[in-house]
Amino acid sequence: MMDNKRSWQGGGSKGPPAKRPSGSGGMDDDLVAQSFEADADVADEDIDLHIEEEMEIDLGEAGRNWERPAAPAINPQKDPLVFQQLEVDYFVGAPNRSVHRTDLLEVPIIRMYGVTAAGNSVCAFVHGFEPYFHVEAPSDFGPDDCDSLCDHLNRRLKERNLKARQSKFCVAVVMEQKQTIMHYQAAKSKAFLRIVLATPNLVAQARGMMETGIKIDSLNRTMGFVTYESNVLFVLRFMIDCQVVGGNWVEFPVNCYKSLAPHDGNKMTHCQIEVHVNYKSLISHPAEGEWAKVAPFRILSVDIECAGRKGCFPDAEKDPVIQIASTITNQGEPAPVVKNVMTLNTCASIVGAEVMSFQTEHELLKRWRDLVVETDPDIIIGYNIQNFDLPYLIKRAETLQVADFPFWGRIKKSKLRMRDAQFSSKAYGTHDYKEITIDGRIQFDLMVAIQRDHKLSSYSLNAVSAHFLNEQKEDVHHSIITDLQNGNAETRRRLAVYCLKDAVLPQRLVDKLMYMYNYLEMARVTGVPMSYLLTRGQSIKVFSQILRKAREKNLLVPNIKVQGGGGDGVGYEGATVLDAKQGYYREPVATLDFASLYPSIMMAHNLCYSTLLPASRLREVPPEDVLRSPSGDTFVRAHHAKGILPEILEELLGARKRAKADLKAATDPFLKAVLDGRQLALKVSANSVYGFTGATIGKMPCLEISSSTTAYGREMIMHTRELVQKTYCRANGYEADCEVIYGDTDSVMVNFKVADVARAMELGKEAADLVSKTFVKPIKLEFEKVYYPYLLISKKRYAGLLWTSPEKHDKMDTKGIETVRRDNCLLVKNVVTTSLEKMLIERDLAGAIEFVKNTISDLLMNRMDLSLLVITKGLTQEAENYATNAAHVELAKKMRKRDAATAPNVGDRVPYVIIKAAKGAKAYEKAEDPIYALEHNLPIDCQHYLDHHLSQPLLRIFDPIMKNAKELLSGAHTRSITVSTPSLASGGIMKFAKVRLSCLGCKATLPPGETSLCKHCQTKEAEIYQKMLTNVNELEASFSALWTQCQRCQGSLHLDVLCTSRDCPIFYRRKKVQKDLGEANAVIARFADW
DNA sequence: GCCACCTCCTAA
DNA sequence: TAAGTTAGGAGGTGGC
Ligand SMILES: Nc1ccn([C@H]2C[C@H](O)[C@@H](COP(=O)(O)OP(=O)(O)OP(=O)(O)O)O2)c(=O)n1
Repeated sequence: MMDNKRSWQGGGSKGPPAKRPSGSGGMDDDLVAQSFEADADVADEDIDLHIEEEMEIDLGEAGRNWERPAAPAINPQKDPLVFQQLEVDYFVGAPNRSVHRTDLLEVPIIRMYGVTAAGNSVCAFVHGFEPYFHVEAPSDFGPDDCDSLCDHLNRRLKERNLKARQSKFCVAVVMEQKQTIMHYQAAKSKAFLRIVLATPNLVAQARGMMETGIKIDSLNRTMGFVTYESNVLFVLRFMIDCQVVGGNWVEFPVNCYKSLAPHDGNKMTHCQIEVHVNYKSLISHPAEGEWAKVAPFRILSVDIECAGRKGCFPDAEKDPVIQIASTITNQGEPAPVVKNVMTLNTCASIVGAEVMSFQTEHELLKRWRDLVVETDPDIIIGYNIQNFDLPYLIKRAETLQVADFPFWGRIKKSKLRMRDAQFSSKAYGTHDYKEITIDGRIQFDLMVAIQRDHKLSSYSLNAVSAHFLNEQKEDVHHSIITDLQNGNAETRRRLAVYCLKDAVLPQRLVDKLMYMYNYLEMARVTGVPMSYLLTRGQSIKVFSQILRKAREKNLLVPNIKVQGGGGDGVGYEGATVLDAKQGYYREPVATLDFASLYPSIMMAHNLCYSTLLPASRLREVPPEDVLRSPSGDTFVRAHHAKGILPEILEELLGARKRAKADLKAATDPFLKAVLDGRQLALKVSANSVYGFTGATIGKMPCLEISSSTTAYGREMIMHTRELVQKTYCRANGYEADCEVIYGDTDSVMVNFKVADVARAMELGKEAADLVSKTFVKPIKLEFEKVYYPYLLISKKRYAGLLWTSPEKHDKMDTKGIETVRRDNCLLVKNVVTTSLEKMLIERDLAGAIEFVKNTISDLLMNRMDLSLLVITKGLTQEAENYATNAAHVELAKKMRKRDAATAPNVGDRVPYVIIKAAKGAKAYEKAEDPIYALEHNLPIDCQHYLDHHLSQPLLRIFDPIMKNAKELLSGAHTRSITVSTPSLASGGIMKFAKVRLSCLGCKATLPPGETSLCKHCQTKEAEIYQKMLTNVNELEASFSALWTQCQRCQGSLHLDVLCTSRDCPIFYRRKKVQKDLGEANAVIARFADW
């Protein structure tokens, strides 16, 4: 290893002062106090980093500060062990008989990984917890029959597991008094059998036997059973039974656990503290009060660079990994404690970072493995690490046969495991991913988190950083990376700076978006481990809560089969959307909205699995204790038996209420957005409780609950409309007969026909209270806001100025229209936004019309940036599986033929532009990759953009406001299709010079021999030449300005710009100007020839 | 040119 | 338990 000498001076000249966005005030300090500027030439780093450097040099040893704070000696006889657990797994092994008495040869052993308040890592081996499930006991089943069933199961299981080294498979069958969660049950409890197995894998086997039918010898008959909770993952089972929720604090009391000394040869993990404990000794602290705190866990952020062969995207079987950047940050601290980059081949030093250089990838990989083990992170973050960085490292090490590389989990000698997986859900879409197991360390891929939490049209790190951090990051094309690697220590240093930046950015996103805090809260509220929140869907969260609540109430959750034979059977009716009285409303329109409608319906009417009363059993309950929902299903009322779904909802809405309170207290706009995201996530979790009951391909569908919920909702919106319209009318002394002009699911838009906002608010509040009184608690109709003016286009599409106070409007709010959609191009988005702003805010219709006409003219004259014309659409399934031809799909297939490694995959968004093609060509034949179109000078089909993307949206917003909106699209501005000259664009510079020689002054075709001006224009030669020169000068100036802007972005003013970001408008503009400049220079050259 | 159907994305 | 729900507008394709 060649450890670099560190130098104080940076790599070169000093760049411009780092540009930070202004305006967010103290926000940055609070949330992103750490702010490493990975600008190549920023030499004025924080002073403490210099000191750190100095100390390192004194010691001459990198990696010196990698370790966690030293762990105190653990004395189980004197001290309890308290830590925040973050991850739980289990393995099957020989029992530890000092904490678990058993005759079994192999048992499951739970491992809880976590961090103490002092920041020491812990792995606790929790022993003695046994897998089990239940079945209902037959009525004539007695305690004596338990052994008989147990023996029978044991024999059957033994036959199926002949190779297993095990003394007993079914450990016990125990009679217990429990009740099912399904349907209202008058009896408090009845007999169930708990079937306890030796290991978790036997649960599914035994379940199968019980379901398909098993002979109960002592009763002398064969019976099939419905099983209960036989489908609960072992880890979740353990957490539920021990009341451990994701990320909470646990405690092992004095004398209840055994500790291994740090250097004990029997230690099985790399954690600082390793203990063994019986699960019965575990104390779990609910995450409230002092236990709401967060331990200083360690976060490793990682990014790698690879050198692809010429023109190819890197392939781990062929191309080397050349750099790995890592930062280590302790949660709660403002700056990383380690910033390290490991490079293949030499690399000049970087101020504020450790640089380690290696001669071989082999050494590089192994040293990085050591870094992980030595820094011992609890959480590994990065951008797209799950699909790129981590798999690449693992595959690369395999290719190079670095056999001891894949061992950076916390369990010694335990190899990383990786397999292909797919996640598919309607809300989150379908994604392929690599499931990687790194024992004891959570992976938190920021890309996955941001894709789930934010709807963006591009999820490149570049686009995401720009969006959330107000900071561009260059997109260095993979071929350039190879060039930099093949240069010298300085070019590799430049690469290392990018690499470091890509490791720093995810950490900054985590900080700024408060990901650790928000995800911990979600894990604690829903009870699942934090890692589930990114790898699993909503179902597991709801299921976890149901299981917990059920356990509290001694209820069991049945494992029911998919009903309706295949799943895609009949659905159920959802919400009512009131017909939209479309138009442009020049008076205030009040919006009334039920708070958390479906959850509140379920709470108010006690809708639950455990309160559902089948029609056949109606007479078991006094009629006054039964409620019939509008869909005809019956439920017992709360005073008779309280359901558990309502209780779960109470907790979720409680958490949401707290989040909303925080939101209300916040002033910083960015912080507000983050807190809004937090309360939104909790709202979706609450709504998913309803969704869970309606998920026919799911764990526990119960359409009686979901369809009752929507049926109540439908009744409520109709009732609300009636009551409001009946009350607020002239006949009752109000100014006018009000009108509900629209409403969707839980809202009504009321036109009170009053002139001022304040009066509309007054009436809105009054109406909301009036309506609320007619409903059962906690159902509440709220006055939310006023729209004034209000443009109602159709169902689910409207725009308006939003007022929450009568003094001034808050903002323009648009729903469903192009401004908030990701499947149209920026041009349309911008034109529609600006037009609406002019119409609604400035009330300047003429200005809006003028603007639209100019835009259309610009479009047709080919004056649009390509970046404005890029459309993106998601690839929602495998490209082959589409039934029809679609532009983005065909392009994805085409791109895969060009270069499979960089082509879009399922779940990705595909950006494309529409290019000119033969008349009558289908849109899917005209779609092209924007970068490809740019590089090959393919002409844009401007007319197509006007006809298919711009005109309809514009007509829709202008039609209600003006007469003859169609004329917008047919004026003189639409005839200026002059200079667009696709032949020029498609031919490129060379063709221009050769083929189409026309007079540079008047465009007349030149006679052979002439190269620049026709006879007539030659008289004005000087003037024309001057014009050409001016043109060139202007282009040069704008090119230079754009270039500088890109240099700023990449953080150095003296280096070449390497960025080719598909997401950056500056990039497209720079390319366009570059092309124009080339053409203009070619023109000048013709003068020279002449 | 009409229309059924697929696809995407959004509102709730 | 692998996977929250339905309603609805709009564009495009392809059969007729
Ligand atoms: N992701 C969503 C959003 C909404 N809904 C259903 C359930 C909601 O109760 C109802 C109304 O949706 P809103 O968006 O108005 O949200 P809420 O009424 O739940 O919350 P808020 O208090 O913000 O109005 O639509 C849903 O099932 N899933």
